Amino acid sequence: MHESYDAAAVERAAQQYWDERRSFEVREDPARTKFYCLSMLPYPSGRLHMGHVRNYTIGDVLARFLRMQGHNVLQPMGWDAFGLPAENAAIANGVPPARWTRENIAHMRAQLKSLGFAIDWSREVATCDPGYYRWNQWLFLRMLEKGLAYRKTGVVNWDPVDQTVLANEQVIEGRGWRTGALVEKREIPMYYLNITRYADELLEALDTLSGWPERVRVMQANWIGRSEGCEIAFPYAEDAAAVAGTAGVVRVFTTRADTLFGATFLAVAAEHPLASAAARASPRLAAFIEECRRGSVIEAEVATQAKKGMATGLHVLHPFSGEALPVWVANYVLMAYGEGAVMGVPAHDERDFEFALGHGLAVATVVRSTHGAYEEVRAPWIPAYAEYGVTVNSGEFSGLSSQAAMDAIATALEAKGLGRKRVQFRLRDWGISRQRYWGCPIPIIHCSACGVVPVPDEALPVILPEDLVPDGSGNPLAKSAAFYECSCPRCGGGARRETDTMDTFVDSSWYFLRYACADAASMVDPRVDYWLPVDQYIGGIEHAILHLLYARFWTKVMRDMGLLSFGEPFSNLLTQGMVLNHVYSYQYEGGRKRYFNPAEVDTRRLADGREVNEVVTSDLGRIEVTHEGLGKMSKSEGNGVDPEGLVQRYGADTARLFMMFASPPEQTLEWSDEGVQGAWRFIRRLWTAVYEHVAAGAAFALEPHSLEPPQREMRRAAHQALAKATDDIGRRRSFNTAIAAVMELLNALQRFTDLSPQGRAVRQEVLGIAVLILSPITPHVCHTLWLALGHRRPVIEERWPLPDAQALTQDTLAIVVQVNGKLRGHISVPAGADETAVRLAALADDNVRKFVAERPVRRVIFVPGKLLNLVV
RNA sequence: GCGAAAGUGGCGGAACUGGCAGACGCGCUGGACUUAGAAUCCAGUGGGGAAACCCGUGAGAGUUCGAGUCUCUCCUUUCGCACCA
Repeated sequence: MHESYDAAAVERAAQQYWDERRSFEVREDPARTKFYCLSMLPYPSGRLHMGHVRNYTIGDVLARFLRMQGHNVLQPMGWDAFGLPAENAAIANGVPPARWTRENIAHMRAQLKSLGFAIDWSREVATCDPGYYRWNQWLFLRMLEKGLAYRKTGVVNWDPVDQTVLANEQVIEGRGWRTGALVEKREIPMYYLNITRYADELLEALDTLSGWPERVRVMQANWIGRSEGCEIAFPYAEDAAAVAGTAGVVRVFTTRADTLFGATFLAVAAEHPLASAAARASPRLAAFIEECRRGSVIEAEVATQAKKGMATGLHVLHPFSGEALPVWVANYVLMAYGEGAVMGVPAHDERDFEFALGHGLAVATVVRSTHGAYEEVRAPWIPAYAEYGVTVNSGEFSGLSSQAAMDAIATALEAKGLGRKRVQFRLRDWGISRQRYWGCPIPIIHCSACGVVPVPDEALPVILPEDLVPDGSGNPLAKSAAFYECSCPRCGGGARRETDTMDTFVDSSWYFLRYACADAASMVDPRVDYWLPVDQYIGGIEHAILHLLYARFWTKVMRDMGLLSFGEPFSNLLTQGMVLNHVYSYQYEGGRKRYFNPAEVDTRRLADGREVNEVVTSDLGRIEVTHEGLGKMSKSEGNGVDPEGLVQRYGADTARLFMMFASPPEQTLEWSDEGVQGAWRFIRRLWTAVYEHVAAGAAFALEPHSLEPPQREMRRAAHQALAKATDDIGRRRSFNTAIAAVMELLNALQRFTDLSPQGRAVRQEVLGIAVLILSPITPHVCHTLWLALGHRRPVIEERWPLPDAQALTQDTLAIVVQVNGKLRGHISVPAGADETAVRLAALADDNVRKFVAERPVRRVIFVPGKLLNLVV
C-alpha cells in the first residue's frame, strides 16, 4: 500500500481484477433470491453526460449493495441505438448512421467501464442489431394477427422544402427546423397499436404499483384520462340531411348528460365530416376550416387562444324536445377526443359559455345549486354554473339531482336508441410509423394485386441496410430500390416493401426482457421468468409517461400471448433528479448572449460582500459575467461538466461519491467543484487513516468483553453507523445520509487516539466497517483498502455484515429533560432505568431544579431511553 | 386553468413513527505547520445577548405536555398536464 492515494492506479487495478474474473457475469440460480437492478438504457449520442453518470451510479450502488447482501444480482446495459440524432449527424458529416452509432457505443462503453459499474456485459443489447429488432417485427406481426396492430391514415408534419416528414420536436413555431418553411399537415397511411384496448387495465393496475412514486402514477392516470359519461345522438334536421345526402345523427360525448336540456347549439371540430359536408357549399366556411387546420399545433397555445367559430347554417334536433339547434364549427373542439363534437351548454360549461358570449348564442339554465337562491345564468354578468346541483327546466327530468338526472336521461336515451352510458379515454392509439431511415423496418409488403401483405415469419428479420446516408430530403429507404423492391409473398409478383420504420419507443418497450436471455433463439425464453419483473428500475422523470406506459402495455400484450407470466414489468421505480450547474452569461452590445462554463469563471468577493464573476476572453479580455442561477446541464447554456475529465482529474470514486452525497437521488443535484473536492478529500482522509493503521503493524485480535469504556464507545459508533447505513441504502435509498454516517464515524475515529493493543483492534474493526459500507459507493478504493487491511477475499465477495447487537448495547443512556416542553437539561442514567429513577436524576440537575422551582409537578411524560418532560 | 411536490443557516442538505432543529459536506473566521501555499491538521461558525437566557424551520391560526413534522387558511417556487366536453 502506498502512502498517498493514486486514484488512477487504484482504479486500473480494481477494474482489471473484476474484468479478469468476470466478476459481474451472472447465471440464473433458483436457489438464490434474484435482484434485477435496471437503469434506463442510454441513447448513444457519443459521450456520457452527468445525468447518465448519476443514473448509473445509483443503480450500481444498489446492485453492489444487494450483491453483498447475498442476492443474485443482474445489472445489464444496452443501447437505444435507433433514432433521429444519428440521421442528423449523417446529414452533417456524411457518415452512415450505423457507423456513427457503433463508434459512439464503443466510446461510451469505455466510459462506462472507466466508472467501474458492476455490469454484466455479456448480456449487452443494441436495439439496432438485427438479432434484436427482428423480434419487434415478429411481435408486430402477432399483433397484426390479433387486430392489436392496424393500418389507418394519420396526420403528419410535412416539410414542403425538404420533402420530408418532421417529428413534433422538429417543428419550431410551425416551421421546419432546418428549412424554416411553414409546415403542412398531411394525411398518410400509418400503423397503430391498439393501446386503448388496455386502457382500463393500464389505469387500474397503477394501484398495484406501490413501489412507484406517487407522482408518476398520477401522471400516467391523467394521461390515460378515464371519463364516465354518456354518448348522445342528435338527429339531422332537414337542412343537414340534405347536405349530407342522407338522414343521420351527430354523436357527442358528455360527462354532463344532466345538462342536456341546456344545449342551445352543437359544436363540431373543423375535421368533422358534417363540417366538411357543409363547407362544400360555403367557401367562407371552407376557408375557416382551413385556418383552423393550419392554426398553432402547440397545445399550450391552443388552450389559451380565443374561441373562434362559424355557423354551418345546418341544424340538428334535440333528442327530447325536438328543437332545432344550430351546428357550429368551433376551434375548441378536438376531433381526436370523443366524437369530435360537443353539445353546447353555455349555462353549465365555461368553454361553451365563452363561445356563446362571443357569438351571440342563447343561454338556458337547467341546473341550480342545492344551496342558496336560484339564479339564472346570464352572459356576461352571471357566469356559467359548472357544479352539480338539481335540474330545472328539463321537462320530465326536472327536480332531480345531477346524478339521478344523468342516470334517467341515459336510460331514456337508450330506450329511444339515441344514446347510452359509456367510458371515454383520453389515451389514443399509439401510432408507430415513422417516415425515417434509422429505425426498425415495419415488416409489410405492398402488392398491387394482393394489397397489404405481412412479411412471413421465415423471412424475418427485414434487415435495415446500413450503408445509406440520408441527405435531409425524405427517407433514403424510399429511394433505395435494393431495399424496397421485392416480390409478393402471396402471389410472387413484383411488390414494394414498406419503407416506414418503427417509433424508437417500440425498441425500448421490451429491451429489459431481452437482457434476461440475450442469446435466446426466440423473442424470450424461460430465463425471463427467473429475472423478471425488474426489482428496481432507475431513470429520468422525463420517461414517466410514454416509455413507462408503452413498456407496461407491451408487457401485457406479451402476457396475453402466453409469452410472459407477469403483467407489470417494473416493481420499483426510482426517478432520479436532474443535474444542475450554474449558468453564466455575457451580453454583447446588440443583445447577443454568450454563455460561459462555470469552470472558466473566476469568482471574487469584494469588500462589501458582493460577488464578482469574471472570465478572460480572447476577444474582450477580462469581462464581468452575469450569474443567471442554476440550470440543467446543457449544450445551449454551456454549463456541462464532462465526466471523462472529471474521472481523469479525481477518479471515478470521487465522481461517484460526490454524486451520491450531494443530494438525495430523487432531487436535483447542484454541481459544485468545491463539493467534488470535498469528496476527494474524504477519500484521501480514509486512505491515510488506513495507511497509518496498517503501517503500524498487524492489529491484535479483538476481545470485545475486555474493552475499556472509550473503546466500547468507539466500537458502538461503528456498529451504529453500520445499522444506519444498511437501513439508509437498503430501505430508504437515502445514500447521502449513509455517507454522512461514515464521515461521522471517521471523524470519531480521528479523535480516538488509543494505540493500546485493544485500541488498535477496535480501530481495525472500525476501519473495516467503514470500508465495507463505502464499497458499493467507491468500489475501487475500497477494493484496495480492504486488501490492505489484511483480508484475503476481495471486498465484492464479502457479505454485508449485520451490526453486532452486543456492540450496540449501552450501559448509560443520555436523557433529555424538558420542563413545560422546553429543553432544560441533559442527564445520564443507567440503561433500563425506570421513570422514577429518571425523574429523581432529573430533579437532581441544577438547571432543571431552577426551572421547576417550588412549583408542583402536575404531569410527567416519560419516553424510555429518550426524554422526560416535567409539566409544572 | 387543473393536478402534484416543495419552502429549514451564507450554500447543498439532515432531523425516518410528533420528542435535543441545523447531522454531514461546502464556504467562511481564527490558529498550527511552512520560505510559501488555494496542501494538511486543530478550533469556531443560525440570530440576539456580557451572561443567565431569549428568538428561530415561508406567513397566520389550531390540535398537543411537546409541532420542521399533524389540521385549516394564505403566500411563494418548481414540476407535470393543458379547450379532453
